Amino acid sequence: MDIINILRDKILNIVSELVEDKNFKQPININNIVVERPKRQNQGDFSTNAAMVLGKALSYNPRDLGEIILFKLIDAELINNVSLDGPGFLNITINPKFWDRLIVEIVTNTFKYGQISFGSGKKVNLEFVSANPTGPLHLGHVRGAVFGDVLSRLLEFVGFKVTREYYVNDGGAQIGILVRTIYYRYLEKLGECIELPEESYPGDYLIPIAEKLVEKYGNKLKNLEEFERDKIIRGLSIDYMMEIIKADLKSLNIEMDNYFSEQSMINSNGIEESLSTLKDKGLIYKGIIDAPKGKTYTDWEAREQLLFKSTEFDDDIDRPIKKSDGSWTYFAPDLAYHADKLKRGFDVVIDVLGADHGGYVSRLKAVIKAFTERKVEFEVKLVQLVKLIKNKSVLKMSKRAGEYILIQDLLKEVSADVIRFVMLSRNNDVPLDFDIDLMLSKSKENPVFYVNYAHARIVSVLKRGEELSMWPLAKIGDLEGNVPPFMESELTLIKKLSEWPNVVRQSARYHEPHRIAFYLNEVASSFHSLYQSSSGSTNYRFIVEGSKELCVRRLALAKSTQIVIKNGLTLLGIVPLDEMY
RNA sequence: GGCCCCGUAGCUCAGCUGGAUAGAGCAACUGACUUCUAAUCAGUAGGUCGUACGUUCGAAUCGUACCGGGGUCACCA
Repeated sequence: MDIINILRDKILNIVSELVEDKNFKQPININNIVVERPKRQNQGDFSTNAAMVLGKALSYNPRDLGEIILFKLIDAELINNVSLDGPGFLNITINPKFWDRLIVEIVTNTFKYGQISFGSGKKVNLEFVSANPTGPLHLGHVRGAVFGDVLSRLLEFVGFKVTREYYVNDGGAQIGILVRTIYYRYLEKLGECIELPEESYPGDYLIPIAEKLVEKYGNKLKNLEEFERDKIIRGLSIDYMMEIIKADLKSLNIEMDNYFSEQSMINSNGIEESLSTLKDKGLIYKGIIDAPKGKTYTDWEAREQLLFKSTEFDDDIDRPIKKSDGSWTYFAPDLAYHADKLKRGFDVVIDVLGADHGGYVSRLKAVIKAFTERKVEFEVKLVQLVKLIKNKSVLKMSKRAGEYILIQDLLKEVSADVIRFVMLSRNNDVPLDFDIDLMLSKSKENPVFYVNYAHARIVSVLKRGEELSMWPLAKIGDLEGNVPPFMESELTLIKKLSEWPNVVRQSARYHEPHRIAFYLNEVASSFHSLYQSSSGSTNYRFIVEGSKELCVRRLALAKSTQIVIKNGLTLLGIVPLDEMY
C-alpha cells in the first residue's frame, strides 16, 4: 500500500477531470505535482501542491482551483479532512483507520512491502567496477562497487531487468605491462637478481603467479620466443587476476551477471564494425585537433589522427580513435563496447565511473547519441573519492610504490556490512570520509550501529512477547480489538513507515540509493524515540501485560518497523543483526 | 584557460527535482536508567543557504556573472 502514490493518483484523476471540464488547453507537467509529508504538525498528514502547479500552467488563481480539488478530494473514503492553506497547498488528513490497515498490510506482506512496479520489465545494463585486471581491488574501487551493486538491487526490486556488467580491460597496453612484470617476477623466482622495470606493477600480489609459472613450466619459458611466452603468461595472469577480483567482490557481497571481455570483442572485429557504422554516418575522419587552450604543453605536436566527430553531439572537441602510431586509443574499444550494449537491446544503460573520469562522460554520451536509433536512456553516475581516516589522519595511497589500501586490508578492520552502509551515507557526487575508528564505535555516530540497534531492540521485544505468549499473532483479526487510538509518538513512526514505498520509488527513479540509508536512519530514530518515550509518569512499553489487545497491537507496530528496516538493509545488501555484538 | 562536481549551523552532511516558519548527526549546555538493551531518549542554543543580479505568486533548488575548494584536459587507462 503506497499511500503517497494512491493519493497522487486520486489527485491526478481530479486534475485531468478538471482540465477536461473547464476545457483548459495548455499542456500540464503533471510530474511537478507531488504528494509529500509536510514539515509541520498542523499541515495534515500529507500535502500536495497540485493547485499551484495547475494554477501556474493555466494562469488561474491557485486558491480557486484548490477549492475545487478540495471538494472532489474530500469524498474519498481514505480521507478525513482536507484544508486549503497558504498559497494553495491542500493539506490532507488521513482517516485514522488507515494506519491500522497499513500495519496489517506490512505484517502480512513482509518483504514485499514497498515492492512497487516501477520498472515494468525494462532491460537495464548497469556497468560498474570495471577495474583493470592488473591487481586486486582497492579503496578506489569500493564506492563505485557498492553504489553499483545497491543500485542494481534497487532497480531489480522495482521491476527492472538488470544486467550487472563488468568491462574487463584485457586488451590494452596495461596488460602488456602486467605480463612483463610477471615475467620479471618469474625470473626472480628462478633465482635471477633483477630489478623491476620503470613501468610495472610493483605489488607483491603478482609473485604467486610467477610461482605458478615456475611450477608449471620450470625454466622453459626463458627459451621461448617473446611472443609465445607472452601469450602463455597473458592467459594465465588475466584468469588469475579476475579470480582475485571476483573473490574481492564476493567478500563485499557483490556478484556480476556478465564479464565483458575487451579482447574478445577486439578479436571478433567489434571495433572495425562499429567504426564502419559511424563512417557511414560521416562521423569518422582524419584530422588534427587543437591543443587545449590555456594550458601549456611543452611536448605538443600537431598530429593527424583518426577522429570521432563527437562535437556533432555536444562534445567540446572531436576525440581520437587511433594514436599516431596507428594503434587504438583507449576510447576506440570503449566506443565499440557501448555500441555493443546498445545492440543488445537495453532500454536503460548506466555507467558507474570514478569522478576522475568525469572528462570522459561527454564523449560517451556522444557515442550513445551517434548509435541510437530508438530511445535509450543513458546515464553516467560519477562517484567521488573516498578518503580513509584512521586516528584522525588521512591514510594515503601511493600509486607509484604500489601501496594500495586493498579491500582485503579494509575488511580486516571493518565488516562488509559496515563498508556498504557507509559508502551510501553520502550522495554519490560528494566526497566521502571513511573514518575507521568511527565505524568501529558503538554509538549513534555510527549509522550502521544505530539502525542495527533499533532492529535488535525490536527482535528482543518480540522475543519477550513470545515468552509471555503475546506474540506472534494468532490471526490478523486480533489487531482489530477495541483499543485506544495510536498515540502521537506511535503515529510519527507509522507515518514514517508509510513513506517506504515512496522512498524506494524516488531512489530508483533518480538512481540515488543513498536515500535509503538516510531513510533507515530516520526510521531507527523514530523507533528509538518511541521506545524511550514516556507519557506522564509511566514509560511507553510495547509489552503491556494487563492488556493483550493493546500489547498485540504495539508488537505489530514493532514488527512492522522491523520489516521495513530489514527490507531497507536487504536492499543495501546488509544482513540486519538480531542482537548486538 | 575550457569542461564536470561541490559550497547550507563551529564540524560532517540531508533537503523528496520550484513550495509553507530551513533539517539531522557530531561538538556545547540542561535533564531522563527499579526497563521489553540508557550502545538510547527529551530539551536548549546555533543560519545574510559562497556573493550579486535575474526568471515568478514563491528560489537553498532554475538562469547569468563572479568568488572559493576538488577533479579533469590529444599521442594514458
